[in-house]
Amino acid sequence: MPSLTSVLTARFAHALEQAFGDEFKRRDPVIRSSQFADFQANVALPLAKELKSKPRDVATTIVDHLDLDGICETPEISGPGFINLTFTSDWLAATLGETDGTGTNGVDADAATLGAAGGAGAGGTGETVVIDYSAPNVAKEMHVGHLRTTVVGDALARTHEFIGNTVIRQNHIGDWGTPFGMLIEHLLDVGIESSTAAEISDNPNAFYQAARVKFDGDEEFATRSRARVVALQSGDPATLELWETLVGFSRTYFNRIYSTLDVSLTDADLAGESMYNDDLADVCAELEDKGLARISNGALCVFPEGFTGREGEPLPLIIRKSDGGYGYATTDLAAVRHRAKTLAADRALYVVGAPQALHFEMVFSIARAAGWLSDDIRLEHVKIGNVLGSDGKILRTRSGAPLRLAELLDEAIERAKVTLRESSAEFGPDEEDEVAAIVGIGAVKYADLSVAHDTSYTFDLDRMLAPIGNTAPYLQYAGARIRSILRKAEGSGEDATWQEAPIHLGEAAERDLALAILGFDDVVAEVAAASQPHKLCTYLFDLAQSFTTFYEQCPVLVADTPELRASRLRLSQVVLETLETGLGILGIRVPERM
RNA sequence: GCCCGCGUAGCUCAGUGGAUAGAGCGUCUGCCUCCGGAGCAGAAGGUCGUAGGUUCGAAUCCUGUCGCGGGCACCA
Repeated sequence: MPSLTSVLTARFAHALEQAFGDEFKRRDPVIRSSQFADFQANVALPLAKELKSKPRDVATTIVDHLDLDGICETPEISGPGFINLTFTSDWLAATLGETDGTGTNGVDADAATLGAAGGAGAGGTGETVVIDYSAPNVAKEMHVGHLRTTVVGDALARTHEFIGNTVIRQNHIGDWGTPFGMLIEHLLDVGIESSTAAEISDNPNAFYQAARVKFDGDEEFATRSRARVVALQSGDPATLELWETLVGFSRTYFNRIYSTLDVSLTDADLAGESMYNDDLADVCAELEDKGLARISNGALCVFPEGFTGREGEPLPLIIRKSDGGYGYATTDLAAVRHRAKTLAADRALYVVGAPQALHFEMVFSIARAAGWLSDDIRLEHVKIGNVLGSDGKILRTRSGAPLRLAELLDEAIERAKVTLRESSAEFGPDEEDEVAAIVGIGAVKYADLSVAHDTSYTFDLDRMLAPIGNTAPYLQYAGARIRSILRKAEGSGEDATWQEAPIHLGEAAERDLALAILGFDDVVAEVAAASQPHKLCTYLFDLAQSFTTFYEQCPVLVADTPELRASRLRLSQVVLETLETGLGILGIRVPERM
């Protein structure tokens, strides 16, 4: 289905060319949603100044050349020179009728597969998009910060796949560096086969803390640990094997969390810090050769232009420490080079916490100075804001410890189960657990996604799980209710040919609903362009509200005529598909009933 | 100290230089013999932190200022 604004933009391009000449063909017609019409075009106002003419005269000239026959009612010029555009109900109905005519997106289609089926229509740009997200640390617990980068990154990955881009997921896990000396030594101390070691794949915090305590308090242990880091980085086979064991435990842990979260990351997406170990010396050498790096206070540093520190002095990015070791800056430089050159990214998204903004600015700046980036590659730090507790501070447990993600997710599922008890739906034996997981996890993910990614937000399970308001359960409920209607339609024994029937948009609520549905492609394109999944959330919430209004005002199964019943059933079905596809892009499922 | 971000309804948050700044929650008022009331319709609630500037037009862009958060050399 065509996007509404692309239809209008094409017509305006033609009108602008006819009215003012070829150079105005590509002018943005500034089409915005309007409270006075379906859309308004604001292009006449900025154009008037340029043409030294009156805005309303410019608008009139544009309208005179605007051909919207069969698409819109006659455009109206109002205010200082706005062009108000209202689609004809017939065009909306016909356009909507084309969307599911092929029957490929059946009612029972799995939301996860709809992306591939619907992708072609959404105007993919054919780009290769590298997306760095999640990035938990080996032998450490994931926390709510990881939750948010994981959920937002996954939604962006699905969005780009949906519009036909090639997505390369990069899970930049923390699987290298100085902590691994103490972790490996602690692993040897407790025994590789011990239950303490196995606990890393379940609850890594205890293991990590124990190693930390020993490292801080036991000089002999600390010495062994430092030696172990050297052995690891020099590629000692026995040490590497121990390291592999540790990473393996954590991989099990990550995958269990990802599975619970219904996140699309797999082992194939792992691209941790260790992957760049062999590139670090080369990155340093290359930057030195290019005259970008120099020794300062014993460390090899790059001083990118335009960055200053506390006293106004040039700010370094340390790429080789004075002890000869490498930090994460060098790893990130190796990663950006890899993504630009080897992975041939057109666009690379770094879905990482907002506090790292300065770090990535410096890394990107150096990558550009080093000549690793083509002119048109886009590197973007998708800044993730902090998740706060009700006290306005970084979310922690009452005792001050970091919150265990696994426990948090379990609690969300448990509480979803409690609210489902009040549901009128009747579940099979295993179905209730399954639906509780879909609703509980969906609620947590939606809460992460529905606010702008770069602002911090307050974590509140009660609000996310509420069946009303801008929440996943509300949207899922709307979907489940449509499914219920369609099931009844299937089982009623009445004329089942409604799926082929034409759509009529007689009532205002029907027309509003149709317009809402057709706004989908514009929103998805916007989400991909600006990396803003929360706009899809807002859209889906509006869509669900439009549906409930329609449902309240327009009888579906008990409509006055068979034609009306068929039309409204189709409308409902398209809403369900749109809801499912949209939530699917966000990584959220719609249960059969709830 | 310097740099970055944020201050929008009681609360949580949207808002692409465009018309009368929106939504949800909460509060209040209506609506169940009716396809799933986990719903719908409506009301009240705002000097968009503050003072200037830019222009036909500013919550949005610029400058100052106040408040909050974050960052600023060998952790990631």
